[in-house]
Amino acid sequence: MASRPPTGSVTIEDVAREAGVSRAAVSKVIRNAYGVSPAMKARVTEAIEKLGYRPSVSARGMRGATFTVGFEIPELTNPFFPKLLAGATAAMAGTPYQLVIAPADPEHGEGYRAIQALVDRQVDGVIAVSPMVDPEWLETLAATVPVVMIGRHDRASGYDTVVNDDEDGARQVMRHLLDLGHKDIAHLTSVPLKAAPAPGVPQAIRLEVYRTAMQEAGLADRVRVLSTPHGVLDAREVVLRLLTEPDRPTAVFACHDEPALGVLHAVADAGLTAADVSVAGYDDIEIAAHPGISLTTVNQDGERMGRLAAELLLERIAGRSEPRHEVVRPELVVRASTRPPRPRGGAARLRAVGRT
Amino acid sequence: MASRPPTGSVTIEDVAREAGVSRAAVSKVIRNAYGVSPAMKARVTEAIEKLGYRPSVSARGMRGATFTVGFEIPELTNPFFPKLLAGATAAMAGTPYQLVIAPADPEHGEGYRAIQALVDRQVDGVIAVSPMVDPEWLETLAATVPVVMIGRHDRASGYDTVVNDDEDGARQVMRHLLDLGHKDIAHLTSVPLKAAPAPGVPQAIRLEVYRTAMQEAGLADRVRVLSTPHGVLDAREVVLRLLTEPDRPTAVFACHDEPALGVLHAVADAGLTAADVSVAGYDDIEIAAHPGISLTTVNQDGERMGRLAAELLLERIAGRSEPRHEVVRPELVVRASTRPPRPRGGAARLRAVGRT
DNA sequence: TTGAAAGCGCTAACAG
DNA sequence: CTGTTAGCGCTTTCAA
Repeated sequence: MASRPPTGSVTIEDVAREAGVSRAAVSKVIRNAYGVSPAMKARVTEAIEKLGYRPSVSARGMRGATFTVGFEIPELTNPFFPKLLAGATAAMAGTPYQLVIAPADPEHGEGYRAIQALVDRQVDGVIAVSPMVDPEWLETLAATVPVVMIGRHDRASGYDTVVNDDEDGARQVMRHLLDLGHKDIAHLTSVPLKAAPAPGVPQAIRLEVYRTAMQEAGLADRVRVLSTPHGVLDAREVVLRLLTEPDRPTAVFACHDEPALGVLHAVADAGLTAADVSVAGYDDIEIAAHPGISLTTVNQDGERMGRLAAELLLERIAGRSEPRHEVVRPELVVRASTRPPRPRGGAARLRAVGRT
Repeated sequence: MASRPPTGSVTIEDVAREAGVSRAAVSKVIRNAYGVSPAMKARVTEAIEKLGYRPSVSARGMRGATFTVGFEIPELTNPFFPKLLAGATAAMAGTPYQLVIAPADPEHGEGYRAIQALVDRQVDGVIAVSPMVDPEWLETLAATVPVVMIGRHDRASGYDTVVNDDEDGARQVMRHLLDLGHKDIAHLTSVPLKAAPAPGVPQAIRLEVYRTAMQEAGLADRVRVLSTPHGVLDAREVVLRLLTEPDRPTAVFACHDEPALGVLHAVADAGLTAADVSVAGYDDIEIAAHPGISLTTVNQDGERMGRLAAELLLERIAGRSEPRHEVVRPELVVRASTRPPRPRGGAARLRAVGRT
């Protein structure tokens, strides 16, 4: 509840005067520092209460901690991120730390700006979800402030990482689709195909797994990768084009649930159903379980990841300096969007050439 | 791009020394203040560049502005809020202000804590989406820092408000359902029914409109209100119970899209379809347009509201003090989740009237 | 156990 | 146009 709105003008000085003690004494009380008599503590607390005093975080930040943890996220619209935030919030509850979120401007750069902004604001630690920022830059940053990165597979020396085992997760998807009998499986990725392959990026890993799985299944010639760096709407359009081609795939594995929703949309646009085209995603966002969507996907337990990240960060703030690297196990969730492929008429015969 | 990671230790003093000028001179340069020769500006800029200097927001906050705008949101999971944030972010781009988001702890209180936390951190202004916080508390707060509230219908004197015309929007929904021929319309609200009616709250207004619309249509005895303050899962369960009763409603108007999704889920759980139970929501979240959901709802243009809020706040920060009250016009979006009621029992003849 | 005093990095008068 | 100076509210030695 609101005990009293902040007046914004009560300083530690006022409290000290009111309580008849020194500023230092008040400071000690509010920090629970060592060396305060119960009597003084009581008087100070009363004065604080009476005056509605709130310590200025800015002033504190100049000497010590701000009790603020910054969380940078790349985009607000993807429903997976709130899971991370919820986990982090939960882990932070009960600590004196306040979580603030800085959204990266999706247009401009990889979140450098947002992370900067957080650091400029003297946060005591940073959690970030920027798969593409330069590791070196991060190392230098981490030398200044505790950092935990979510969704990076590179092993860092100065900061912690929390990732989902993307290789495992993607393999589970591919195995599932192959087991169902699919051979024409396309992959939808957000990784730009012409750019240099970024090694530690989850989507790049999922792409790689897709490629190798296809190869191992003797389907190297059926590999089809679509790249839609520009978001979900794009995914829908790109896939719609694909689906109206005569040799459309029987299954699409999307690197995220969001584009997977776009794929499902495209499937509907094309007048098809899950019986015609199976769709799998990755993330297990809330809506995936809805009967109207029913998307087969991989649960990477974002809440747990967020919680872990926050815990690691608090440890770092408390002094740990050895890097830690937490890997969360993903779990395939099979729903109605993936089914065995339906044998096609004439087209199936044409295809038979390449098969045993 | 990252010009250079923040070192965290370069102060204005260092820059002054490097450039061979005074601290004040550097201060003026970074603030674009009046009275700096181009020559000095160049030298200072160079020194800043070279040293990778970043002004400490905390230190700045002690004297003046932090160039930070705080945005408090009640929950992260509701996909409507990202729209607000996107709008605000867009409006803020190009200004020197940075947006930081403070999520309210859904368990504890109405966002007082989060707003407090923001103010403690010396933000230059606050945008908040807390329909229930005490207006008086807000007025006192607004005396200290510029405030814009989103989704409040009360007219304030010290702060601005941005709302959607909930009365209009809810009326559009009710008219639509009634026009379709529905008589047994239930309403699902997040307003606790036993508590004192909170006047300015959007959901309370929608509830009121529902009641009056039913009355005006001569359906006062068909009024059925379900309250699910505890979230979406709840909505699904509560509605499922309702739908399995013998005299189930033919339509449900939910106060938000999120619970509406729960209703759709319940409809499916009960083995029913949109032909059996029409569902309408409010917000027009992204997924509502998906063919698997296809939810009739009211678009309240969250992006525009967010943008407006940010603009109003910037105006306030710039000095305006007369309160402003912006009302955004809502727009009904009819989708497949609402259809004419199917005549029950013997009267199957009316069936032909309905379209596909 | 308590208090006095010296800054933290910056801005904003005010002098030069 | 430029520099000097006095704080902003807090923490933190260091004495008392």
